[in-house]
Amino acid sequence: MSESRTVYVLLGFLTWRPMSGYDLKRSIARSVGNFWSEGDGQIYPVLKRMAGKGWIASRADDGVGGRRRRIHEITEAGRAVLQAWLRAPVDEPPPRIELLLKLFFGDEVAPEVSLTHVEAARATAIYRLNHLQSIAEDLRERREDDPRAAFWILTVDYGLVVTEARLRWCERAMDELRRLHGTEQYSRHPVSSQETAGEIKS
Amino acid sequence: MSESRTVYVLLGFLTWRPMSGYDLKRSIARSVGNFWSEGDGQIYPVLKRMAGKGWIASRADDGVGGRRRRIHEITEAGRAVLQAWLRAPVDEPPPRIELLLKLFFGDEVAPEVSLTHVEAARATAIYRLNHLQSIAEDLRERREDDPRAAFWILTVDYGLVVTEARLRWCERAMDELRRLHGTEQYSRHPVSSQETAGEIKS
DNA sequence: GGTCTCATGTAAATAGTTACATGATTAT
DNA sequence: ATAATCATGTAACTATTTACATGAGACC
Repeated sequence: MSESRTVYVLLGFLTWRPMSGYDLKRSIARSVGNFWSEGDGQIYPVLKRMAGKGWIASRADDGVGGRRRRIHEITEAGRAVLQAWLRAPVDEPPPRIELLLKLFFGDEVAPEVSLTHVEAARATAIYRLNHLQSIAEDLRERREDDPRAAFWILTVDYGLVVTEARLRWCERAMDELRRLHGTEQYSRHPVSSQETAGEIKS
Repeated sequence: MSESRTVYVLLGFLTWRPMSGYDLKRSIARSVGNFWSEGDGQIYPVLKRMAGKGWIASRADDGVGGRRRRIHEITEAGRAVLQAWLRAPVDEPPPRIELLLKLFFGDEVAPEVSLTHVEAARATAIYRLNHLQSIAEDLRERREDDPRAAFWILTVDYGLVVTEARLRWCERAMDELRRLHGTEQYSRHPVSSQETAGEIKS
């Protein structure tokens, strides 16, 4: 249970078909990239550990062109490990949202700083929404072919719903920050020196 | 820039007033607990490092009753470090949502398993909403007393907006999973043996 | 007398990130 | 040619979690 979550993503994808480390890397980035990621330097060592435990069988495949690659195949033991994890209650670490932390201490800096952060978050959300929408369309088409698509759509929907919410919050927060900036005449963090000749220093 | 984010939370709270490690621990849990957390074993070593760099001044305070404690005070250098971080663009690591990962591979287990996970997420969201709402009320009352409250409210609003969205998604997802369960006659992962006498094994 | 909160720390292990290092093949 | 993609790995570092360890004072 205390195993790295990396193990389970890898096992999950290996239920689809045997793959190389590189295949896994790409699969992760393409399919679950919106809510999961693995660094390059993580996958290969973990695969080795998994082979050592007998959860996957790895064989060299000096294939057609001569490119050497290792193909990893899930074993029965591996499938059991994956399923045990899938059945276990979700155990998420407490979230860490850096944007909110910076905003929380927003009084320490000029209001423009917070505004800029939220604007950037808004831009990211818009980009993300577009991206997710195109994925959702693709998946809805493949729904009849593949029974797994229903699950995949659920994860994309989550992204859509939450990202929309975040976008709405960004816009409300931007209004609020602009309002704050306007009314705060005795700002501790002035924009220009002219406006704040009589400022109060913290 | 590559400093642990722990440093910045601590510096942030020390701008409020000088505090002990224990005070900081509680402050973090109480005020930013909804979007940030620090483990016990993290705070004291980091405080030591910060003192070494001159970002805080630490003094022993063998106070009234005899309970020994160390009081940490932010220095000018520390304030500069905090402000530089606050001004720097938000740099969030890619998210890792375990719930979605389990759902993504939901086809590997019985539909009830996924349903249970989403139900648990729904319960958490409801609990969280209530909690956030009570915090929001408190803060709105303190809004006029403390100019910082406006920023704090923004962070609570984020929680409210996003948690509401998550809750809506949970309910939609539960409908969908129940629908899936009903229609999937040839389920790979049957519930009871009677219903699935003619099952197809994966 | 017992339990809760205050209070500070260490040790060990794991996880994760970033950068480095290498080299073949394919497409332009 | 040269750039992009395929392909596998190591090294070093940093962060973080979990568990342990201790003890005093306050409250019931």
